[in-house]
Amino acid sequence: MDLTSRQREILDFVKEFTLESGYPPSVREIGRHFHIYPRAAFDHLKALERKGYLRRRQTISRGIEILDFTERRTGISTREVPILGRVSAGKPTLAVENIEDVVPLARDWAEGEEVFLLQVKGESMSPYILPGDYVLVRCQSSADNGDVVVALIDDEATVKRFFLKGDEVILKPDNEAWEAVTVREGDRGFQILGRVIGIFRRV
Amino acid sequence: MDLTSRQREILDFVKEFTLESGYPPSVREIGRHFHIYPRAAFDHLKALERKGYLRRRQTISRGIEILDFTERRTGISTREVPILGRVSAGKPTLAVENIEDVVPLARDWAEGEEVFLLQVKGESMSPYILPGDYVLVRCQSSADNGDVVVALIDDEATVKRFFLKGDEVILKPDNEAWEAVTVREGDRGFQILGRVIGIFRRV
DNA sequence: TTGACAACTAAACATATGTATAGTATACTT
DNA sequence: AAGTATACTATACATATGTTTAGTTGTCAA
Repeated sequence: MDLTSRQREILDFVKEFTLESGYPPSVREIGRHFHIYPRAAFDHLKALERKGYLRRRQTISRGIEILDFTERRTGISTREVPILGRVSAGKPTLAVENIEDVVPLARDWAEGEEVFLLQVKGESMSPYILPGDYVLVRCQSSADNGDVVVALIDDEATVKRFFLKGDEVILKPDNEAWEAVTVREGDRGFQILGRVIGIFRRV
Repeated sequence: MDLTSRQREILDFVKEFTLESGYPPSVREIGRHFHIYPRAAFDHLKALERKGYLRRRQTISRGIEILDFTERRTGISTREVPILGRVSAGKPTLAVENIEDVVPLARDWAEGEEVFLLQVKGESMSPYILPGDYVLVRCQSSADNGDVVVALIDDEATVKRFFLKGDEVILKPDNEAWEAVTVREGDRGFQILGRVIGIFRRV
């Protein structure tokens, strides 16, 4: 069952209102918006319910449940992700304890036990990651071949692509002008901080 | 300002109720759940508002907007940014009917009157933008030379780099294997929807 | 032509709901 | 000892709100 253009308008308004206010509109608020009587708005809601686009709770004020992206709202869908500092791919410096800022990110875009953001400096991962990009890192101490990881070598953090050959770990930059670094698993001073699970570029 | 255990209970109930019903609870519904009088529930809501956990709209039934964690602690508020499936022409305001999902983003990462997210298909902007990347678009009808824009050509949305020479608009892909498109400002069927202000890549 | 549906006006009804008034009791701070 | 915050009871009030009754107009298919 398809919607009429008017019903579409009403449904869109209900969605928009709910998204912005945190609660659904009343019958009269819908009416006021479209310059129609409460009864007309009421009829539209009943039509939208009959056609399966929303559920109504009778006699309950604002008792409208939109059957699509209702789950979103209520503000529990974000988590606070710290921006830890600047990583330079060539000449790295990083104070892990230093939280520069905190940014709210959608939970399903930042999954994992512990995650953080780093702003990348240097061209070593160009053009996949550009200087100034923020990489979202999920903390983990191992990685699969080809993963982009944040590794710590003698207190210096680098973003490189991870390859394991035998007991040798090769940290390879995407940019061919840069040199790969080879270390051994268990080398002291070497540690994988996490895997890059996202790249955010502000233009 | 911390919450008391009772206030925590009330807040949790409000969140849970809103999530399940699609609309916030009334004062009396809160009272009924905890076996307390409406006035007691009302006082709890006022306390929760005073401590910054929610916003109330006075005299409006169920006028509760839950504020998220980040908004309280850091003052950074989020906004719900829609992910558009298909981008349609015409309207200055984006059609809600094309919203596939909604994602909360930090306000200062998504500045602008109206913004939306679009998942990019195709290699035309590689390697700057890869297939599957989400571009964050600020709605505007003009652009500066070199800006990456989302343009609509005959009902089809494309992401290209914008150049204006005389009265000719050149939409140039970064990928040299793709061809540039040349149109005239004011050509019907051609419209700039907005400028790309961010790129989000989930790995 | 009839009947069903859409989209509305106009007024009225019943109650759901936010809020005020007026208290009580306990805990903690100054 | 006085003051403030928490957490309530009990009743009452004004209105916001869902809903009903009763109608009109226009469209479209049988």
